[in-house]
Amino acid sequence: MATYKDLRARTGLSLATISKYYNGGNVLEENRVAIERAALGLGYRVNGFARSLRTKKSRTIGVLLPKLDNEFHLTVIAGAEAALRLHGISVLVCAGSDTPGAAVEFLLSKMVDGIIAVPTEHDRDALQTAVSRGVPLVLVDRLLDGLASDAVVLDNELAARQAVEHLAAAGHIRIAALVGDQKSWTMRKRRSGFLAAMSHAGLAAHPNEVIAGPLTVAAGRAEVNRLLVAPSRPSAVVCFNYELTVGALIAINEHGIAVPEELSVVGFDSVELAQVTRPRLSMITQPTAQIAAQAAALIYARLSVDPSPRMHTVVTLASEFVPGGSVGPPGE
Amino acid sequence: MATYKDLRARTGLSLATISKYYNGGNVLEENRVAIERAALGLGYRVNGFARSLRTKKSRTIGVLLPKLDNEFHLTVIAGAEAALRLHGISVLVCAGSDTPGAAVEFLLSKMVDGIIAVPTEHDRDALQTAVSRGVPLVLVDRLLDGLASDAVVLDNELAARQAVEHLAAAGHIRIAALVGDQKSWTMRKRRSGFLAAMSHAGLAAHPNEVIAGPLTVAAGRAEVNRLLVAPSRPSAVVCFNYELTVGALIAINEHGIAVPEELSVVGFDSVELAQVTRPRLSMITQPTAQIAAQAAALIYARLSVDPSPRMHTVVTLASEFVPGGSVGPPGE
DNA sequence: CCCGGCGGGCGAAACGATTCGCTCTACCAT
DNA sequence: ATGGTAGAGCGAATCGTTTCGCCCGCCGGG
Repeated sequence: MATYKDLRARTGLSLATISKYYNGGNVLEENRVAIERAALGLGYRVNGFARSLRTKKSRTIGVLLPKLDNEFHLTVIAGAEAALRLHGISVLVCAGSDTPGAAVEFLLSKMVDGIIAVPTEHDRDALQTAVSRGVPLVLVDRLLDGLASDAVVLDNELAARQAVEHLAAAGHIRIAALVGDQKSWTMRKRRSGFLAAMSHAGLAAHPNEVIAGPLTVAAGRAEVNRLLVAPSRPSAVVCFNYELTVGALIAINEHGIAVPEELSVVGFDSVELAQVTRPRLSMITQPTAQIAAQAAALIYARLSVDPSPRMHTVVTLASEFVPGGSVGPPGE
Repeated sequence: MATYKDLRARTGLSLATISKYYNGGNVLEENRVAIERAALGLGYRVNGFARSLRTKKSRTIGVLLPKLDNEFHLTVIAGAEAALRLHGISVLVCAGSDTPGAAVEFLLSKMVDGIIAVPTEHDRDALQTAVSRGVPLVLVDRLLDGLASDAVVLDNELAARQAVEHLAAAGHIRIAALVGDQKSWTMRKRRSGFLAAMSHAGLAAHPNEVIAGPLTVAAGRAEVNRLLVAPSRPSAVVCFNYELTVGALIAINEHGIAVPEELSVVGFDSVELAQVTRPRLSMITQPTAQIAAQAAALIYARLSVDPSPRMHTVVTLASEFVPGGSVGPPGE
């Protein structure tokens, strides 16, 4: 594999000049073409290791995700990768693992220049130390208590409001909600947003129809199950997370409940599902591509400038309500 | 950040010895603990750049995907990442781009030690040159004509047979198939597998009900649309790809066709969808986790041993047919 | 008692880029 | 003419490991 020395042999230039060329410095036109021709002839490519060794920059950012089984997270990778590749920056993917902090450690050991994370509680300490080491960090989807950082999140209150208002407009009075794991910042926001929207709409939220629980398909299914077998049931349900939505749909199918005649349903993040359910699912969606792009932009900004910022930017993006056929007037 | 020199200062050992320690060489017990204590005290971590510069190995493999919007591909990343991380190898993700070869070039410029790829035609030449440069390559999901390489693929003929046999057993005679893009090795296999299975079952495949086309939701929808408006229609349809399956379901929903009474449906790769459609979708699934693990194992083997193999291993994994409620006896 | 061999350790030379001072030229303004 | 300056190029040191060749001391066998 060719090196600067080979280029020097072909061009008669010094290493310093060649380096300058490869780093956007000013070089005589004449020399530029000489270098370019030599490089082409030799099939030369700069050696990232040597460069990184010297500059202490890897031009790589790590993306940390809790699990790799989630369309939303997928889109974050995709968007970030695309945006950063334009700057010649690559993306190291790491899915959270068993041992807390291991994933972050792994990324750091690979010398990533920054981290984009959809964090879990497990990662808090490791991320904290990363930040204190001066590694730029951008949180996505959720904030972590006690961890100051740049972030890009959904306007979860807005999301809740959109769902409630849509249902209220259709005449629903008694609206249930699957609000998931209340240890999660995001789910807390959605829950409080839901409650706020309800009272703002002049509706009462039945405490035991605002159901917290794990963010799993099984939990969503069980919870909706419980709603459906109760002697009296709500006329609508909002599922505040993808897994919960899937679980809810399964339970509804199992009970043979007619949507929206017997029960109106609003889902979350279910772009793909929405189109194949009959009727189409009304849902709240996140601008995933935008989120990823923003995250990439934020981290890129941190990379190029102000290394140890005293101010953090939290970008809040609006959710969008996509009406389908799963919301109708309340039954009977 | 600490270096060997700092360790040397604390332990009185030479750089060579310390290096030996970090590379699994034999070191006196006494010195071992000395190094470990020093490293702990300094928060030392070996510098991957320096190491890679010297050894010309990055301990990173690139995963190349056509697009990052596909659950199957996602699982490949996930599985490969998990398997390789156990060996301290990381995964660089790259989604194919506009300009052919750019993605591969990008990975090579990052000095990946090997590539796992779900290749497209666009990548053929670039992958070819990568291989000839001695970069280990494992193809996933599909082979590329004229590119000898290790690979792990689905037994597509089996997949087709499973679908046909299931439908034939339910009494279907006239079975349509969406076989997608026939430029793709995989889709060709599925098509020929379908035709073979049909004739083996003693059934005739209507040429214009074995429909090739782009692998998109829109195409699937349009094709099924066409089937449904025809004066006489098949009693069952097999969709040989995820997007086609989604498209088909949409078209079926739009026409208000009853499944399976009016039309039996077999999907592909639709684990998630299968559970929320009513009735549940019968489908063919790939052992995605296994595929990824096998790919990781293959590439790891190439990494550690025989650098320029004269033999290629193609691992073929069995598909699984998951019955749902979308297949019933043929209507009327 | 001596010799061969081996486990451990050491010094120094790579690996391939970047970067810090300098030097040299050419050109403009005074 | 002359000093000043900006543009371009150069040499050499440096980043943090690995690795090659060599040395030392110890042990057991002849």
